[in-house]
Amino acid sequence: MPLPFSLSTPLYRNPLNMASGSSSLIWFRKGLRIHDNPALEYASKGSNFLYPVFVIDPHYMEPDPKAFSLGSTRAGINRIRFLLESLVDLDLSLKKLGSRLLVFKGEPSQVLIRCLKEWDVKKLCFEYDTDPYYQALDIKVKDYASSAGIEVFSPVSHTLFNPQDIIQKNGGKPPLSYQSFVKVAGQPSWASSPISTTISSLPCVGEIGSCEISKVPTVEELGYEDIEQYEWTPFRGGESEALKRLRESINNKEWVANFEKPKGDPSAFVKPATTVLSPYLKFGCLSSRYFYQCLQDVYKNVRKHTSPPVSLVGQLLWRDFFYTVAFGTPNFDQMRGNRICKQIPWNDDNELLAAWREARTGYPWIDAIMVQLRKWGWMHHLARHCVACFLTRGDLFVHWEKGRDVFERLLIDSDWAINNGNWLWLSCSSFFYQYNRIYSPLSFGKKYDPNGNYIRHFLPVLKDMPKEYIYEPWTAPLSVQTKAKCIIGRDYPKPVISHDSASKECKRKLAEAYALNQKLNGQLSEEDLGNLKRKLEQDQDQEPKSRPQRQQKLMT
DNA sequence: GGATGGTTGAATAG
DNA sequence: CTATTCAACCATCC
Repeated sequence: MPLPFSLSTPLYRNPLNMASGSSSLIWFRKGLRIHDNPALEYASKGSNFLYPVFVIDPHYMEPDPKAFSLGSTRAGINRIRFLLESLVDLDLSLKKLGSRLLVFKGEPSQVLIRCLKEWDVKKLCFEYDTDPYYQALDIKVKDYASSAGIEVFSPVSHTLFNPQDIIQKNGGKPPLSYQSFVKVAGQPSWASSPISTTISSLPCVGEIGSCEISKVPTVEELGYEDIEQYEWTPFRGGESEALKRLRESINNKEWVANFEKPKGDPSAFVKPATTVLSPYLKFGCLSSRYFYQCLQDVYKNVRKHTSPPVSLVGQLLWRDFFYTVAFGTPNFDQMRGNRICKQIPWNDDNELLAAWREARTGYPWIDAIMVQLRKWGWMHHLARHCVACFLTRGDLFVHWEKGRDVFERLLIDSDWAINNGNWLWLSCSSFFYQYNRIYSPLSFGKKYDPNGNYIRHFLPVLKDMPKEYIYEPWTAPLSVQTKAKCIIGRDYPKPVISHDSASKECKRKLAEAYALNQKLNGQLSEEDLGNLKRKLEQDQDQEPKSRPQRQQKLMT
């Protein structure tokens, strides 16, 4: 499929057009792309001046020394850099079309309103966003715009479907299973419709006035120091990179046609088993509609291909599913007050949480995945399942909201709807309820990677451990540990819990919590939860055999 | 109320 | 490598 835009056309400004006329403002948030960007197209159509604006929210971008990893209050440094790279790329593409990106700093709605006042804008255009952060922001901006008589155009173009439409079609509530979602959604008619225009030039930027604009800052300019030795994610941000990556995936028609998500290898890291387009979809460097149409093109030209939910198109539908449920569910990102979330008395063990977060649970498969998260900001979907299950219902019984926070910060593709949806899923709090199916921190990784190459790469301290012991190094005889230059308890921690007993405990707790949820029809008060928590702890003390063995804590 | 389906578990038998 | 068993969940549909 040809690119629906061209970056090669030189710019000719027509001075006659500059004499007077209408100004538009395109406000970039996600949707950091030129191709298939309805808000950008509408903003540029019939306008003499176009102001392309991005506002840097300090909460999202500026260093927060109190955070548990390098980064801001809301984002780890890898995602911040990915965003900056995406902005640089966007600015470059805009320049090729005769425009440029205007970058501001501050509270976004205040900045926007000031711009609108200053520039006499007639049309304000921005991609509709279902995330609560933007929902709150957009109300303020829209309120001002309508009071000032400014036209607002805010199309849904981040997803294949409009979540609002699907919720309406389903009687006001979002469908809660994938199958019912697909049934209600029907054919993606908008996503199948032709991607209209080829943008060959854009209206020039109008007078800036007294507004303070800057270039896209570097991470250093944002105030990050001592970053030379930081191990950065291998994935670079931006639309150009997204389209290059898309092309590489699409070119392998056989691979696209045979793609089955659950069969992918989570331990593949030299060449990941998936497209790794998620960070580009998250920031809208890649249009989900364009991706969808490219996939349809491949399917047309092969004899047979896989189908949703496991196919690549299926992955896009899952994305829409989570966007829809998240949009239609109040308090989607928490347990309390969340209609679809099981009320479970998770523990509040900060030591276990820290061991998980800092890759020192003593289970190499789990710790290697957490190192990949820290360094790459990306792991395979099934690897995410393993560590999420381990933290919550599988072993540590820590609240899923805590794990969600860690993912939200460190993933370069972290997406509010999808991240929360998957944590609800993996913790058996919603969507999925088979809590006796627990990912083994030993055998699950072993079946893909018996030699432990993934572990050796991300946990080099274990690189010389024989493969017989690499998934459970505490069982290696001391002579073997010595030879591998890795003494368990000194160079690499002992397990924080015993998987066998901990997972049994988790199943027992979940069974009781489920029973109470059923009895009370999901309406558990804080008191009910507290009582259940106490009861579960008492039962645990009365059955010392089944208590998870807290072993000696980590290296000092 | 019973049948059915649910993206992706583990252990075991053939 | 595939099918069965394990133990048995929830939500939905009829």
